[in-house]
Amino acid sequence: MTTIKDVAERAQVSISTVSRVLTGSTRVADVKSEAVRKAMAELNYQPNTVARALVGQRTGMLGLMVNSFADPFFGALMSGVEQEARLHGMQVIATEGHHDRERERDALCSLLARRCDALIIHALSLSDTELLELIGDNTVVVVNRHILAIEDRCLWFNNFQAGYMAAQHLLKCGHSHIGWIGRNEDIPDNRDRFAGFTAAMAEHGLMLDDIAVELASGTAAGGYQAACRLLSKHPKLSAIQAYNDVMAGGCLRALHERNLRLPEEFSVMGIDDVYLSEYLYPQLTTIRYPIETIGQRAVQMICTPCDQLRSSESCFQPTLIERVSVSQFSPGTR
Amino acid sequence: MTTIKDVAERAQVSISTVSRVLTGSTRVADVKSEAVRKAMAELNYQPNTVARALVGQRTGMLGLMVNSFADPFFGALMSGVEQEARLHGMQVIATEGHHDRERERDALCSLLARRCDALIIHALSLSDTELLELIGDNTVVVVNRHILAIEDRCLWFNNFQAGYMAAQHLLKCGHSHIGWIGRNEDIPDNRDRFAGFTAAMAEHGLMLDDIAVELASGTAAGGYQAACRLLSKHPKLSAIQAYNDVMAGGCLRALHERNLRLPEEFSVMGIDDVYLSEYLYPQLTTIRYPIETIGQRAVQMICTPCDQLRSSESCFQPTLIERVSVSQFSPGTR
DNA sequence: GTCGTCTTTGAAAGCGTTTTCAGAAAACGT
DNA sequence: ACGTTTTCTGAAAACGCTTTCAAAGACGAC
Repeated sequence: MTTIKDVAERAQVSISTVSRVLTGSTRVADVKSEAVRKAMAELNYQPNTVARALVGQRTGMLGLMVNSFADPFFGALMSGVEQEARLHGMQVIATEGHHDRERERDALCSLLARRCDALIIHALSLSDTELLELIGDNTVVVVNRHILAIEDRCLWFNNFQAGYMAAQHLLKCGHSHIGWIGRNEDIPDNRDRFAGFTAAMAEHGLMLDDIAVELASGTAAGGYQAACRLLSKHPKLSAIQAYNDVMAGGCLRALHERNLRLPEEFSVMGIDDVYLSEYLYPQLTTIRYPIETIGQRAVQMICTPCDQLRSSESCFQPTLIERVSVSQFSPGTR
Repeated sequence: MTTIKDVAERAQVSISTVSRVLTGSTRVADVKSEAVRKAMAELNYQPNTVARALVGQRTGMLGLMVNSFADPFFGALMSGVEQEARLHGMQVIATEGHHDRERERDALCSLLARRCDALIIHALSLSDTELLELIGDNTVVVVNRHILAIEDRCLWFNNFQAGYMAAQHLLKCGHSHIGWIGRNEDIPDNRDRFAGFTAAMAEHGLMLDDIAVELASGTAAGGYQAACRLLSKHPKLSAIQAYNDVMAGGCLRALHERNLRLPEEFSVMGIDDVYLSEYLYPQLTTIRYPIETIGQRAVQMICTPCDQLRSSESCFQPTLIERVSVSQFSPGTR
């Protein structure tokens, strides 16, 4: 690799001068600056980012921890982050947490040891205290989580409202026998979405005891199993709301297997609006979680000086995405 | 941040000694080594990776360029890479190429400037020559591409065989009127898969002129459009083979809209076996592209000393994944 | 011609490590 | 007790860059 020294020699100047034309920090005589530029081109010189990072005390790297790269939800998050990061000349360095306390801890430490200028964290398994302890006084943005102690460095989603809106939509369509398919892990997202769901139901006089609920793992397979149980126990159901799109996908399979015409005979509603939901049949009506936008915002929070950052809400609001999987309920169809 | 100097002071030794217990390169007296360890713990010291990289001439970073983070195919690749990288104590730093020459070039340069120890590259838009010029004599593994000049640093997929196997499977199931949905961009993958497809058809006496073909963009929407055209032009079709799972997903939508019972009345076959294909209805029968494994292998090629690497094939072979979307064709069903 | 003020430049220090080198201390053999 | 080897340690150089500092010229004013 050619170094600044090689360039200096070739251009017949000191390395200080080369550095100066590189950074543009000080005026350099036109003759010399030209010579340096020429030498750099001829040697195909690329400044060593590592050395720069060491002296400059900033690496230009943005650490990102997500649950899993293969999950479409996180794919969208990562895309948002990378796009915005590139705009600010930063490089994304990414790790997977895998919903495991040890892995999350390791991943975070590794990012920290690399001296990332800032971290964007989606942690599922670490407790608030552990997380706070690990991040110390590093610059971080925590996404999809609301930690009071660092509220101003958090970006989260109104899961309650999402659950509420989803139920409202089904109710507005005339459904009154609506089942809930949730996760069996006790995570806040699940709790809040379900709370929103029951709140909407309560407004329509439907109490918790009336609501059909099945829990399973947050996968397509889980959605499928939960739907099967729900359908056999509650024949009067005309609609199901799932914890997320992925589970809704599994749910649809269960319905197809029963040869129900969708959405005429049965409606299904998801939450998240991941990539996947457009591929499902029927295309999934869902609640949008603007995760890509959140990724972009996270980077902006990090890269934009506070005073320029027009402060907007930290809590992102859901929006209804009407596709095909939910239709008006005409009593007697089933 | 606490530095090695702080630790040395606290432990009453020189920085050399601290460094030695850190790397374990030389024996250190038990008393001192204990003192150092104690000081490190008390100060919560974490060695600065940047400084280490500068002096050690290796960063422990693995540059990865893919087309898009949001695409499930690349999600799987990235997961494979990250898992294996972690095993070897390397950090993944990732960029998107976005199927754009400029972006790919920038992304690669950026990775190179960061002095990654090695690069794993999935480039779509750069020509072989450009690519070779950019990578220079850096350590790289090129995935999903076969460049003769650096054949031993490439890992690719037998696309011809994939297309061939897919067609064979449909033919074996009794289908004889099979349509092809391909990409309108002239990329090698598409060419090879189609060649395999036609080869299998030819073995059954079906010549190119007999084959119904529609091209579109390689998205779900593209698959949908192509399928619509195909179905209206060729009413005798009983099966469609798509370039990949994503297009097959769009294709399924077109068939559902025509109220065909799947797979009884119509069969669809994909290629890739991405995440998505299990969610489709009916679950997609497809050809597996072991992209996650390829990601792992790429890292192994980089991190394992040549002599230990039990040399296996650079060309990965497809396997048939039988799910639901293809069934035996009984003439007269349609 | 001398002095002060700018402008431009190179030398050198420093960023946090690893590693080489040589010296000090301990251990050993005779 | 003495020389020789071995073990352990700190000083210092190096990695490739940025930045401070001070010196050297250039220039105008008197």
